[in-house]
Amino acid sequence: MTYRLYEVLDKKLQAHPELINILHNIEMPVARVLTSMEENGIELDMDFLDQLGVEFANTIQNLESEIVDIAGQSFNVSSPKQVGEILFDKLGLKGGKKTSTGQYSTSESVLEKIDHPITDLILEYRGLSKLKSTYTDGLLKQVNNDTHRVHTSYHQALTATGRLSSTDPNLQNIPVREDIGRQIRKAFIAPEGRILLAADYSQIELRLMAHFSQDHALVDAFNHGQDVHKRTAAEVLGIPLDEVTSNQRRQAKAVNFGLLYGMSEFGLTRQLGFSREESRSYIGKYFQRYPGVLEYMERTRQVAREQGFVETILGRRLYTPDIMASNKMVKQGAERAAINAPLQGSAADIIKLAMIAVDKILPKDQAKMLLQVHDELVFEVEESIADELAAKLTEVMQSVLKISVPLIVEVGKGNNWDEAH
DNA sequence: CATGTCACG
DNA sequence: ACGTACGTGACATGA
Repeated sequence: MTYRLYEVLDKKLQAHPELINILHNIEMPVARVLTSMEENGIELDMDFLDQLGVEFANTIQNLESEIVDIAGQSFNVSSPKQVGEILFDKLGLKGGKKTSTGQYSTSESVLEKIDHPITDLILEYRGLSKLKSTYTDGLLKQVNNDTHRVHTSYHQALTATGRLSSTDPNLQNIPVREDIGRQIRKAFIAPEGRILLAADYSQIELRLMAHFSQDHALVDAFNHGQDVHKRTAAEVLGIPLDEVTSNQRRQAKAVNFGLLYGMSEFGLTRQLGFSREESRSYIGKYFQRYPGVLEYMERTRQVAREQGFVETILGRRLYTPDIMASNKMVKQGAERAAINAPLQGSAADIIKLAMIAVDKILPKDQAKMLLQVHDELVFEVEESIADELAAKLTEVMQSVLKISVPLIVEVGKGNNWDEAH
């Protein structure tokens, strides 16, 4: 069956040299690298994880009794349906937004807006339950007991953009943003005599936006090693770089992320708590200062309409079937996906090139590639060669493909994954 | 199995 | 008037 597929698919491929290149020079070599990473696995400190789970369990139990006390009746706090009924029917709290199925919404964004002691407790309960069920308990169930290591599966032909995905367990969504969740990362360790190295591409998608759009101000910011979010704030607000406040930088950062996602006024409004008018004005000023970015977005929509697909930097095709949809929302969704896809997909191309190149220079027995998290690679390395290897990795990852702005890699080392950042 | 929620880049 | 930022996976609930 596989051979019969080969005959049909290979004939189709012959018309497209860039796709042959991606198959033979990227996906097939990457497959071998992924196989070793899956076999390698990563060591977990099971005692530490277990202890963390016990602490979470205690807190969860205390939270539950406080919540039930306030509610005046016992109920399952893990049930969104029951939480909705308690909050909006029993306690009569305001804000009873409904989901598409008519149930009360009790999502984080809804509960955050309600000023009542019970919603704070429910959110804390939810957060800890998530950590316990998915990470402390969940990861421990996946450990290979001979090696004390977890072995993920990487899926190479799943996403719409060319990224990998990771399952059983998913090691691409280990907590990092909050202190409490980041404790989980301390359980990812290296054996005695070895350490973990984590190497991250800095702002890779925004750098690709600079490359594709050739926008003068964006390219200039990266070429001068500026803090790009700070520069955005200064440009849009028309103030000097050193007068940008941390809040102005935060807002500009949200706008830059919005760009990568094909930003809508509404999306930005929701993210920043701006009024609709403020968002419109901010976006308007942004595009005055970054006209190349606006042109990129318009050009990408047009390419998607004309060809039915957009491409990454290496020519990987990302199909956009809904780009001509008659339903406006579906069509606009396809446009946003089309704008994002070359950026996310080209970043995926670049890190795959890096994985192939780095794999070739890793000293066998002294270093192993363990994890890929979209813009980050994690290695387990003999302590004695760590610094030397870190420098080599950085150089290889930064030079694997030339674009209009520098590719910057930041590398850290530590006894666990948290310390390595 | 669908839904709601929430973890990541 | 409606409903919207891109790409993923795991878990608990409840039908």
